[in-house]
Amino acid sequence: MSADELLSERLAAWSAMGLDAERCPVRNVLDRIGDKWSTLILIVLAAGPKRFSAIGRAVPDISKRMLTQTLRELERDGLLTRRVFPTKPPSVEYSLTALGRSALEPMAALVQWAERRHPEIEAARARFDRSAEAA
Amino acid sequence: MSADELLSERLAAWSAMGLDAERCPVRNVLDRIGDKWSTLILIVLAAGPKRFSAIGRAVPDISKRMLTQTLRELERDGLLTRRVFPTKPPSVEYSLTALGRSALEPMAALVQWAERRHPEIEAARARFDRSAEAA
DNA sequence: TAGTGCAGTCTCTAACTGAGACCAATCCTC
DNA sequence: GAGGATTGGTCTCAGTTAGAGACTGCACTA
Repeated sequence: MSADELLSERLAAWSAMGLDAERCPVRNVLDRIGDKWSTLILIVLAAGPKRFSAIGRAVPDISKRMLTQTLRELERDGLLTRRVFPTKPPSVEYSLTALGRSALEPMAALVQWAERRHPEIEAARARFDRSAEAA
Repeated sequence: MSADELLSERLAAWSAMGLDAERCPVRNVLDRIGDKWSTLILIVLAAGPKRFSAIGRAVPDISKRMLTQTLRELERDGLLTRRVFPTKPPSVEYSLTALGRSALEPMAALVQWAERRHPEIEAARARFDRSAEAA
């Protein structure tokens, strides 16, 4: 059996045991780190601890509202820690936990895939749009 | 330099060159396959080609609307193909392309991470909620 | 004859997201 | 000492998006 078949089999097993939310760890975790901003924030924090507004600047088009919300959820999931320094103006530092760092590896694999396959995907999109336009 | 530092550096490089949408392949691709349903559909199709409603049954709580939409976008990105058999009632088969199959590997890594770390994440959530409740 | 499955589309409503105002306190500039 | 900026948020309001469910047309089945 090829590595490919093995992979398919494992994925099939996961899908067979039910992908319904709650019960399934795959869903449960992917819904979280698979959203629009979480991955980006984790990547930004890979370089080291950063303060609230530094993260905001690093992820250009995130709103304060979404930044706060996403950071809270990542903190809740134990992927990062929040440390408040009682200075004035306040200073809050976010840094990855060991768990958060452990997420970087698979995420980097995905990002690498994205980078490598980006041209193919762009080409496919162009093809698709051209033939849709023709119709 | 450790593998960890190397990783951080690479991720930092990506974030440094600007994560703003459009330009950045990371954003561009991650926004796509990182949404709620795409990953799940790809996983379901890993086992082999499936018809529209078979996919719907495999991903329990997806609506027809979202299923159609997500399949269209995955087709547009060249990750899967759609083949219509002109029978009555109509039969439509979706199957992964080579590009789609190539995405399974990094995704499987992420899914494995999710599976392995799920207990830790659950524990972190419980801790967080308990201390939030106390306050 | 009513019901079921097929692959969708359409509409309406509920949920979520994003933009931007606002907060108190402190520092810097003029 | 007035005005502006920075700090890490919260709040509200509009706009976008997702989900639930009805509807389609045709064939098969009970």
